[in-house]
Order: sequence, then C-alpha cells, then structure tokens
Amino acid sequence: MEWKAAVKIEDPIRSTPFTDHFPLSDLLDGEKSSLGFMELLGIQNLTPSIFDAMFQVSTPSIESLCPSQASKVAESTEVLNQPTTPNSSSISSASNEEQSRVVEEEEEHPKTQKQLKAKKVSQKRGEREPRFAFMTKSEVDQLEDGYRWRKYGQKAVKNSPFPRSYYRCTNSTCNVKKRVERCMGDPSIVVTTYEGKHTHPSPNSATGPGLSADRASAAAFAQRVQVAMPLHHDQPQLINNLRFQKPTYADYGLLQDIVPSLVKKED
DNA sequence: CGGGTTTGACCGGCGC
DNA sequence: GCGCCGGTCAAACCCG
Repeated sequence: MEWKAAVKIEDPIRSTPFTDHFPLSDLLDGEKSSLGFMELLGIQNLTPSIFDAMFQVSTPSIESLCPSQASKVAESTEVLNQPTTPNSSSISSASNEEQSRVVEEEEEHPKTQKQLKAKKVSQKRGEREPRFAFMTKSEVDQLEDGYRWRKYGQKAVKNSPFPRSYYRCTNSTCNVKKRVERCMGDPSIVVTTYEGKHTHPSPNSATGPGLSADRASAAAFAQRVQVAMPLHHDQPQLINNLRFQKPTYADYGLLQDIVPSLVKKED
C-alpha cells in the first residue's frame, strides 16, 4: 500500500493553478524538503474546522519537536478541541464554507473607544477564536503569508531569551491575530500561531476576490514555508531536520475529510 | 504626513 | 487581597 497525495495548488503569486501527484514516501525521504504541510496535504482553504483538525492531529508531536513550547500549544489546543457548539467543529464539516462561529461571535458591537468591553466579549471563557499553530524552521520571524500585519505588542516570554510578538491583520474589518515567537528549545524554529479567520482576500493575491483569503494564505505558506507539522507521534520522519510523519491508516478517516484528494493506492 | 513599530502602562484571569 | 502572567492599549517614536 502506498499513500499518494494529490496536491492542487492555486498559487496566489503566479496565479497559475496546478496539480501534482507524488507518493508520500518520496517526501518522507526528504527529497522535497521545501514542501509545506498544507501543500503536502493539498489543503487550500483553512477553515476553522481545519484549524481544529490540524491542531488535534499535530499537537502530540510538537512535544517531541520543541518540548518547551509544547505545553503552551497544548493549552490552546485544549481550548480548541472542545466544540464550542454541538455542531460546529465536526471535522467532516470542513467542506462547509460557512464556518460561522469565527466571525459571528464578535457581532457588531459598535466599536466605541471603550473597546475594552468588546475585548472582554471576545475573550469570554472558552469562546476563543480558532487557533492554528505553525512550527517552521526559519531565520526570519515574519513569514510571508500574503497578508499585511501590524505589530501591536511584544512581551518577554518567561524562561526564554526570545520575546513573543503580537500582530493584527491590517484590514480594519478583519480581526485575525497572530503571535510569533521562537522556540526556546531550538531557536531556529519559529512558532507562529494564528487566531481567527480572514474576512477578506489576501492583498497579495493576484487572482482577486475569487481566491479566498484562507486559500491564498495556505498557498503562500505552502510555497515558501518549510513547515514542520507532524501528523502523528510514532515513527517520525525527518524533513528539514524536523520530524514528519506519514499518516497512519487510523488517520485516514480524519484526513480524508480535510483533504479529499489524499488517496490510497495499492501496488 | 501616514502608516508601522516600540515600549511601558494597564487590564483581567488565576493561583495562593 | 496580592502578585504573577499573558495579552492589549496607546502615546511616543521612527521612517519613507
């Protein structure tokens, strides 16, 4: 049996969609080390449920990658893994474009100066925006993901020489945030955590409004980011000196909902 | 001058 | 209540 990934990529920069097929084993041999996780899986649209699913799938191995970071990521995963509503986070709903719970939650509170209240609302316990974390091996902290970000804070991370930076999407109608910090265990690894879902197309997208913001983001990442997003904990593989894991059969049920193009091939 | 960054103050949650 | 901590605000600053 062999796993094959059918990767359909709409590249926001070249705006030339293409499809590629390759056996996962090739990747696991490390030949295509620059491929990103989402590209590998053919993920083009980061819906909240995909956020959730990838978090669930990836979290166990983060510890093996970067133990010092694991606890924190696990924290947010904990929040994430709990369905906020009975029907909102089932993975099989990934195809549903209207993943509403992200956006609607912060429904039009008139944005008074006193948005401290709005903040409070958005941070109501257990109602945090979906988060999605990348661990990437990169020299630069700011990864090009197709969106423009404005830094709004920086804090020292306890027990770490590296600070954590806080960014907000510059689009005023969009409340996506991200945090960037270096793994204190391995300074060459950057941990980027996204929170929320873009409500607008990527400003770098050459294909206009037809290309969803999430897809543009995913494609941009897939193109240039060396992603370490482990899928499972046993039998890790290495890509770019980071662990990577071929999906197990048990994972397939989960992954096929996220990635319909992941097909199994017999020899 | 407009937009982004820096940085100390501030806030709310949480544990003791 | 108090102190710690993660997260955010916002004035000052920087820069093209």
